[in-house]
Amino acid sequence: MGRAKLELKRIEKSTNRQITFSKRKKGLIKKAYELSTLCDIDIALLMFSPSDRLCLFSGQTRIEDVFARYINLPDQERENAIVLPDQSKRLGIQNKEDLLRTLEQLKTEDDMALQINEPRFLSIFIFANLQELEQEVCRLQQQLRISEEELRKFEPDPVRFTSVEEVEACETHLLNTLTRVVQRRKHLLNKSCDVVESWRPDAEPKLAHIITNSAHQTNWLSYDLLFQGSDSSPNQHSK
Amino acid sequence: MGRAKLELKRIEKSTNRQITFSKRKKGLIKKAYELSTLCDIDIALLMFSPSDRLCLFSGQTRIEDVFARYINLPDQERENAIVLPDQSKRLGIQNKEDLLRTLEQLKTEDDMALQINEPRFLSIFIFANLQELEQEVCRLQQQLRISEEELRKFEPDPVRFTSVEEVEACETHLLNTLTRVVQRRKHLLNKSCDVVESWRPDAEPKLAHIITNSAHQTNWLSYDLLFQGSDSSPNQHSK
DNA sequence: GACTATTTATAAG
DNA sequence: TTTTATAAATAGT
Repeated sequence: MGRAKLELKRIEKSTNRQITFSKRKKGLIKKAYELSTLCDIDIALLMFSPSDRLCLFSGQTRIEDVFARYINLPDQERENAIVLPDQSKRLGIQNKEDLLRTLEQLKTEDDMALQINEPRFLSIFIFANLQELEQEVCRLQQQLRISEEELRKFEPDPVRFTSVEEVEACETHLLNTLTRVVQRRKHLLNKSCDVVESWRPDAEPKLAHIITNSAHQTNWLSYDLLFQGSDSSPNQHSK
Repeated sequence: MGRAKLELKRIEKSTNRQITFSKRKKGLIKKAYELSTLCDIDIALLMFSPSDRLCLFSGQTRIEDVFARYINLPDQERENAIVLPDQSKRLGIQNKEDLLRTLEQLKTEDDMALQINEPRFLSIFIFANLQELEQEVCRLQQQLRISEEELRKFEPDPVRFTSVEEVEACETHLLNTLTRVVQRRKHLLNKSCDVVESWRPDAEPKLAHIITNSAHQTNWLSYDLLFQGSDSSPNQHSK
């Protein structure tokens, strides 16, 4: 319509293109509105202006809900619905399996930001993976909570203890663990003596040194006292 | 256009509605195609027929890619773009915060399958949250790794130690921690004696009992030896 | 689907 | 922006 019939190709003059966009956009939205009203249907219209401004229209149903309706359709229906003056341009991802493969591919790529702007990254795929991710987050949170609680039993910030009971529980826990570890040590030393002379002679003095330093700082716990009664005396291994 | 001007409201006769839809759909897609060609823009048009059949149109850019472009826009731009002949009908979710609230709501609902078909469950929300979720998973995994490594220093499966060095490192760690904890204990006991007689007299025997049991089992570590040199002897508090 | 009177959209000024 | 000649869409048949 108009004084002249214009050719169906890109308008090269930027100003004219902008003007035509404004006029036709208005017309298109009006038509979309009329169609949605007259026929009582869901419709979503989404465009980017020549200056990349987003323009949206939807009727009675919110645009996101129209998208959701689209996304929840079986793959086959989505594929069948494609209406194109230019069908040849449509290639690539057509179903969920493809999308999941694409995800795996994307996962190995470096820049997450790039993926977001990557056209292969489709909303349908995102949907399929959201639940999994949410569950993973819950699972990890739970595990972390347990782990940190366990850790608190061992290495609490000592200043945070406010009752003697707490300190005592912690001491008990530490002593029990130490017991097990020292037993294991004895076991290992016995074994290494029995089987082959494979243990390293500098290991023992190193530990002695560390613990002596520690005892020096605290002035109440000594290496010798702690290890008294051990049937594999450290001294028998010293250089 | 046409012989008569028709009223802008739902066409009640189902047949007429269907016919009008077919005609106007064709016109709308033609207009959308012309606009996308003349102005060289991205456009996506999505409708459901009165019989709920999906009809799509997109120009040079695939419809999913147009959606992706939409989804990746900042919230504000999406909000600004809303064009409506009927603004009053648009209520509810307008931004990410609303979407997150909606998620929380959905989370508490029973059937996850229902959510999938729930129109409120929007693709836009899903997309906005995917990145956050992925990052959260990474963060949690990292934290869990650290936490478990830390825990291993305290509560090792003693059988898994295969070298004396490992056992010694663990012993050192445990002793250092024990030192700090016992110091804290001393500090607490001193304080409670100085300020007010607020500490509970049964705390000490309880610990003694536990550790005695522990010592009995292991037969090499005794409570008294460990605490020799402490300036607040446990005995001064026993019942 | 095709026809056509009429309304509507819009290109150019 | 508004106008207007003309092209295009479409309601009823």
